[in-house]
Amino acid sequence: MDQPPLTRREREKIRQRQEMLDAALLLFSEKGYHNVSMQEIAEKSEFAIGTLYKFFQNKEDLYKAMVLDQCDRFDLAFTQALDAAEPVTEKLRSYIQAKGDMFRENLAFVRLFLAESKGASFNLNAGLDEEVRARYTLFLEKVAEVFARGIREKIFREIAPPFTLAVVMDNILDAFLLLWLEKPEEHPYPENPGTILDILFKGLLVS
Amino acid sequence: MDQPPLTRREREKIRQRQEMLDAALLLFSEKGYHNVSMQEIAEKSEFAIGTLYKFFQNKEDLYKAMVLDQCDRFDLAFTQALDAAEPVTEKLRSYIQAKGDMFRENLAFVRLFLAESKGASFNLNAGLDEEVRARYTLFLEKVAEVFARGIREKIFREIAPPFTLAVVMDNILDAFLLLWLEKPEEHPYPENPGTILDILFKGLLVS
Amino acid sequence: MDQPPLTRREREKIRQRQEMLDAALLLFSEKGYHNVSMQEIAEKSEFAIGTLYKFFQNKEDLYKAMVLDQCDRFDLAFTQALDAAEPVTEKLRSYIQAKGDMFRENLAFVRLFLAESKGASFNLNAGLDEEVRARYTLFLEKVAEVFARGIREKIFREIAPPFTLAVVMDNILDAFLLLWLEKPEEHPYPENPGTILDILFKGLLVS
Amino acid sequence: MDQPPLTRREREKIRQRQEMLDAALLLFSEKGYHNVSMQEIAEKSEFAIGTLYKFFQNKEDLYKAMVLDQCDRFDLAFTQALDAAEPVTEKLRSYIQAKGDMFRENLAFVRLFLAESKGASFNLNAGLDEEVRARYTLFLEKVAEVFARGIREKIFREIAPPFTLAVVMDNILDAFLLLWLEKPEEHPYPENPGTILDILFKGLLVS
DNA sequence: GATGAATGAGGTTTCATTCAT
DNA sequence: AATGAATGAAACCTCATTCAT
Repeated sequence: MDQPPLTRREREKIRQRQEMLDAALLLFSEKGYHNVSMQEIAEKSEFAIGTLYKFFQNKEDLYKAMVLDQCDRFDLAFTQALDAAEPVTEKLRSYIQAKGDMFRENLAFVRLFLAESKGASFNLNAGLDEEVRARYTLFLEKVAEVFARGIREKIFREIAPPFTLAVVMDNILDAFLLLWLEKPEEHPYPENPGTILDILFKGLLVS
Repeated sequence: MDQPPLTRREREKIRQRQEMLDAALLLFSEKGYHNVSMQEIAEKSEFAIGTLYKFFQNKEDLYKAMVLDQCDRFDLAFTQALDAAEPVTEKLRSYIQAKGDMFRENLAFVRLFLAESKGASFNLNAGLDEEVRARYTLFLEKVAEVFARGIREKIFREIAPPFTLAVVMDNILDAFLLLWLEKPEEHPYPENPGTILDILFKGLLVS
Repeated sequence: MDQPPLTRREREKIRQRQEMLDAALLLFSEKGYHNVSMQEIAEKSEFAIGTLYKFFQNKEDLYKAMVLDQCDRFDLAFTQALDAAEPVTEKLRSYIQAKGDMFRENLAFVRLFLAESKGASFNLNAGLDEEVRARYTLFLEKVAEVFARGIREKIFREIAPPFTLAVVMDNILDAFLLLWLEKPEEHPYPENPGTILDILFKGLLVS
Repeated sequence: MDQPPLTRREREKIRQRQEMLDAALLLFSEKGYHNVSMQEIAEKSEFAIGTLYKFFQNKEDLYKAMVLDQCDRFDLAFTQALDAAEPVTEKLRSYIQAKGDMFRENLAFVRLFLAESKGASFNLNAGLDEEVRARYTLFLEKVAEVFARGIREKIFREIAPPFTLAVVMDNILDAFLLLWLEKPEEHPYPENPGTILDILFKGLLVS
């Protein structure tokens, strides 16, 4: 866990790689995997094509790295949101807020992410979608653990298995976020899902 | 609204068009928009490429027509499910059942549909996704009307606007269907969502 | 063996294919496999690149087809030369003449052929060289059969196995043809190898 | 001709250059000019790419140097074989033996050499093949000198010009070595060419 | 002096679309 | 009206060579 002493060369490499990923993020999010050429990514990131291929084996590899990189960012933000508050009810509120913020700030990528995780991803041969879904499941288990703790601590009633509760809550949030995405004024977030979650929680909360 | 008298020629055309759409459905569902060539569709549908272009302006047009054609099928099936039962509680149960059946029977297309409706569809320039989402919203309004009737008939309490209830229910169903899709034995449908819906309905049902 | 009735379409296809092979022959013979681009072949043959790929799976396939096509031409010419004359001594003289003619008229391809058959061909993964060598061996067996017949007919003495005699004679011819290739006036063909072959034949001829 | 006093630095340079040539030999012999990258040669020789370019102007230059380096080795070995024995008949026997040994021990390079010397070499723009053939001719003249001496010493009869005899003998050897290369057990060397050479020599030897 | 990261021209191949038959 | 051969733009990717460190 002690910091590895990075040479200037290594730090430079990491920075370059990140610049490539950033360019790829913008372009793929905007236009989709098949509508972005390596040429475009090279231009946007201001590297030569050959240099991209020094960092990533091929286009697919670059795409995967970019998606997983973003997943890490989301995972980190959400996990921090869950950890930052107490008690469990506040953890959930904190997560809901964070999810709204990330959606708002990363709209283009969220669309791409949903296509990968909910729909079929035909972008790649090897299953990026599976990797993405696996990570998502892993995260849902963190949320489930919050519900589980709430039940152990007698704050929630056990009306359903914790993982089920996590799936349900998250999908309701997604639904409202999609509505908000299309008509923000008609479907305010997080006010709107609040109503429904209140019902769920009313059922959940002891007394 | 009275049926126009179709000539044999016209009927023949409609049949040919449908054969093209069927071939397109199979191929696009299996491999995705960008991994299917017009050549393949021509072969599978047993028409010449030129003939495809007589019926559809371009590949994009054919894809859109296929997707909307399937949306019609789904819409019809779900609307019939809603209409076929009484009272409102049975209507919902009927819809839930129908949704499960359609998922099971049209797995490949459902994945493609979810990518179009939930995620960003980068397949086409012009917004097929918008059209698909508009239709989906239209359908959700039919479900909302069931909730509205239930409220008017004092069967449901008005714990949230009917449309909100529709959105919530449908997304919960989707969530469970996705779980079922991945591990059918761990996440049986429609047994599993039942639990959650029961809670919602418990809140909903008057006394 | 009855002629298949070729449609106009089919005849046209064969003609086009031959034009492609002819362009490929000129370019590959002049510059070698790796120094010719599909673009060049397309331009020289006056077809679009895509059209080349309708006839040949890839560049390698086109190259192989061209080489084997030429091998067929050479095999035909030499076999006819062997068949056209009698007795066996005249058959050999006829072949020697034909070989000289083919070398003179197909200089560029001969160089390419020798690289494939004598040297290592690194042009292709799969062994074109093996196929070429196998065909060459098959042809040498025809020459060997001439020697064998000469021995059976008591015209030649059996100073060595017929196949060995064929190998030796053909390589001597190649050697003199290569000399002639470089300095035609210093090394006239077929006069020059004549001397040596006379010695061989002197040993061979009975009495 | 007196040895220049080499500094340690100069000796080091020569050693490095040889290591590069050795790596190049292995790779080019195995995969051919166009299928070996400078990157690979750099890795195999354990120098940086830039260092290769300090020693050789470009890839072509490196290839040529390697081929000519090997030619030197072959030339040296064969010349020594010719010099080591007496009288002329033993010189030839010694050469035949040496040629077989070199073939056996340098199989990969021999293939490459034959492609360069017999066939057209399309590897390079400028004529390496010409240089190689010129050297080969020079060597053949050494063999021819053996025949000439044999004639002068009345050991051989002058049935053909000495150079012609050299060409013929060497090509017969090549032919048998190629046969041996493909099916060693069917075509033993040098036993097999012996038969034919005996005939030639029988004509050659005085009484 | 040695290094190897960066470059980008140029290679092969695919496929949506057209149009003469 | 139906066909499918022909097109060629544009995609991905490699690798010889340079030059700042």
